[in-house]
Amino acid sequence: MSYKRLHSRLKSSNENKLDQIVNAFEAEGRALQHHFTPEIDYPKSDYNNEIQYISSLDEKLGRTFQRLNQHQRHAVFHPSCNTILSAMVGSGKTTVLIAKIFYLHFIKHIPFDKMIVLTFTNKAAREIKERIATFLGDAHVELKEQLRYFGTFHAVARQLLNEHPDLNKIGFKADFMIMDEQEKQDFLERLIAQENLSIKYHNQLTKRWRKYIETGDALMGNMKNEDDFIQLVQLAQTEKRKINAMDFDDLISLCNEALNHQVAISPEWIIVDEFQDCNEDQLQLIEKLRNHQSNIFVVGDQNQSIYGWRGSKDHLFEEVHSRWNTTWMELPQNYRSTANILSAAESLLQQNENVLIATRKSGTPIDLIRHYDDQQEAFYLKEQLTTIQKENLPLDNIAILFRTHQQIKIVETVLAQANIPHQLVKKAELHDNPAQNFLLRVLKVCMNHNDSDACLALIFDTNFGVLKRSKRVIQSLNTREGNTTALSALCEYLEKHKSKPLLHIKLLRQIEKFTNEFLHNETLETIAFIDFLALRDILKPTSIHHKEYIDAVTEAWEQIVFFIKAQGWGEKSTMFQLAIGQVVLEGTFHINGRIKQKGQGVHLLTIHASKGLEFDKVYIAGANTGIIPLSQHQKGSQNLKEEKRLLFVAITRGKNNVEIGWHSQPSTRNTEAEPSYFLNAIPAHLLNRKTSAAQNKTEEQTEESAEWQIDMLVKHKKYGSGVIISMSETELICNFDSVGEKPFSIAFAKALLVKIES
DNA sequence: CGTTACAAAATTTTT
DNA sequence: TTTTGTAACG
Repeated sequence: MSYKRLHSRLKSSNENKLDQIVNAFEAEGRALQHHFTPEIDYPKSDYNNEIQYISSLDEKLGRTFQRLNQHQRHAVFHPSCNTILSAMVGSGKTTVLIAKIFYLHFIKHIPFDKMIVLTFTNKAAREIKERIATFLGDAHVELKEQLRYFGTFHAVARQLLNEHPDLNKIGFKADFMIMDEQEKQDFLERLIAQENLSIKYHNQLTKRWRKYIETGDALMGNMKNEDDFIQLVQLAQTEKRKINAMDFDDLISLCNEALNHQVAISPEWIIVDEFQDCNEDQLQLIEKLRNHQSNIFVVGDQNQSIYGWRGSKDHLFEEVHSRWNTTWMELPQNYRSTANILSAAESLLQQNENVLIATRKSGTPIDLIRHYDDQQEAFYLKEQLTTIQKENLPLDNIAILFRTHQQIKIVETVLAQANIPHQLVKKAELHDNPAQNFLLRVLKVCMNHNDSDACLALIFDTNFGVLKRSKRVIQSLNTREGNTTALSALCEYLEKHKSKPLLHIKLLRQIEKFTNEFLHNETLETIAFIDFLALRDILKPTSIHHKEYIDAVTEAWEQIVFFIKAQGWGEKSTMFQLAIGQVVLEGTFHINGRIKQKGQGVHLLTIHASKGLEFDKVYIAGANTGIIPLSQHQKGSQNLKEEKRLLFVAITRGKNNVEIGWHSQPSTRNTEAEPSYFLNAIPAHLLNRKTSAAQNKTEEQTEESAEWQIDMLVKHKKYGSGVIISMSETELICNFDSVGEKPFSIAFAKALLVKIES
């Protein structure tokens, strides 16, 4: 569709039609909006002289720069004070970021603690720090301290707050605690119970909170009258200061506030990874940290911006480019994928002409495979993987990508039945480990006897608690006298209301003595730790899981001790507090730069989780219109663009081979029986359309067909009851009371239909 | 307290 | 498009 034709259609159409036209335009892979194109600063030199000079100083260092291509060298050596590096997918963005840090430190002699390096994930932060540590070898005990401004936005914000000379100005004390999402929810629930507030949309408090902060609107959903929400917000602000705890968002916003009072450090360089994911607060943090002598180096890829729903800022690059007067550089060269995969992916982009430069040969086209439904697709995948397995080829380099978690289940089940090794790629959550989750609360109370929420969490814990969550307990803590701690108030409550001496009273009494009597011991030995807190009795000694619980607690405590000892500076209790904070920030007790052990088998993961990863072979499952993009955002092109980038990210994970599957009879509602219309933007010669080969009957399936007969009454999960009206070799047709006639492949009918005895 | 009407959310997930 | 949850009404 040409702009002219679009223009004339726009003129003659009313408002309602606009969305359709936008969609049609999207389908052709072009953008309605003008896309921002800055003036790109191209490399004018191959920087061989610089590299020769560096090699003469240090051969090992020289080699790290030698490997870089011209664009990458340009980004590293260019003297610009403010740089935006727009790094295309697979162009070695992390390599350049690390090379830049090396260059600044070893050649330009910038001390590490004069650099602030910000990432979004712990994984990225860890990778950068580990690369530096590896390069320097063993000789640097003080490296950890020097790298204290290398980390996630949240970790660095916490560091800055910890170092701030006067946190009283924002109402906190230096040893503040961090609340994770669960703790924040508990905290708010406590306030609601304590003050007898009436709050609608209880389970969406975080969402309401964000909305209120952003728009000032305290209403939600169908609410016509205000509830006590505003009161809760105000109450929470004071209570957080009273208990000296911040949630994740507070770390950044309060750090910004604290920096208004006094800039704690003056960085010479601020370096940001995945810059496209910055939200308003994070951008503000960068701006607050900047002073007249700070240089900026931000790296990102707007084409991989898939976290808009988490609040990344619109037009970020454009805004920052003019505000900071940056030099704009690009890394166009992709080393990952075959040329065919790249051109196909590129045709999904807004500006799709030669943005990506392929390094590798053309390779095979992308296969677009039609399946009957998700069941058949799962069987197809099973067959394909079995073949690969029989040939003794590795399965670890293969990934199956999904838009939603829901989609994963069926493939997982089928692979499990067929004994094909597979692994779910998902972050391990602390609350999946009940013993460690409980231990975290214990340690929090050890540190802060007034942490009412951690105290209550201990006795309300579903696995190891004693009481059911009730207003009475919560309010009894609140009405305690001024000089009584929450911990001892809780002890008194338990002693008064429970006749038998309880394990939990013992635990609470030991917690009271923990810092003074245990933490200052020389050894911090694990067995002594478990015994001191009498944890053996709490962790269900008669349960079959008891050993598992003890092992989890042992592992957790060893990590804490290792962290405290590795720091090598500061007070033991300060280090203890830092360690607990780190556990909350990383969502795990593995806080000492864990070496990620590789799992076995095919990776099953969402497209979001696949960002930053690469695989030899990538299969994108169930890529129907209605899944990519999800049906619920058919209107509003901003969301659609992000969904399209999601498909771009998915395709560009593949190194050698990409397959996309879709369903001709999708079983999920709101899913159209068409492959994602985004794929229309891919030229025909790059897309090889096929029909699933998983229809060939096995003996097993022939047996199954004997189970079905004409006139048999059956029941379907969604369509309800119906009757089989016709049958062929491969297909049976069933007439349902609710929706009429539906065809089913005999091979999969067993999974979908249940016989009804008449 | 049950019914009706209606509006908005649903999906992705790091710290 | 379906599901969910609130407001309003009797």
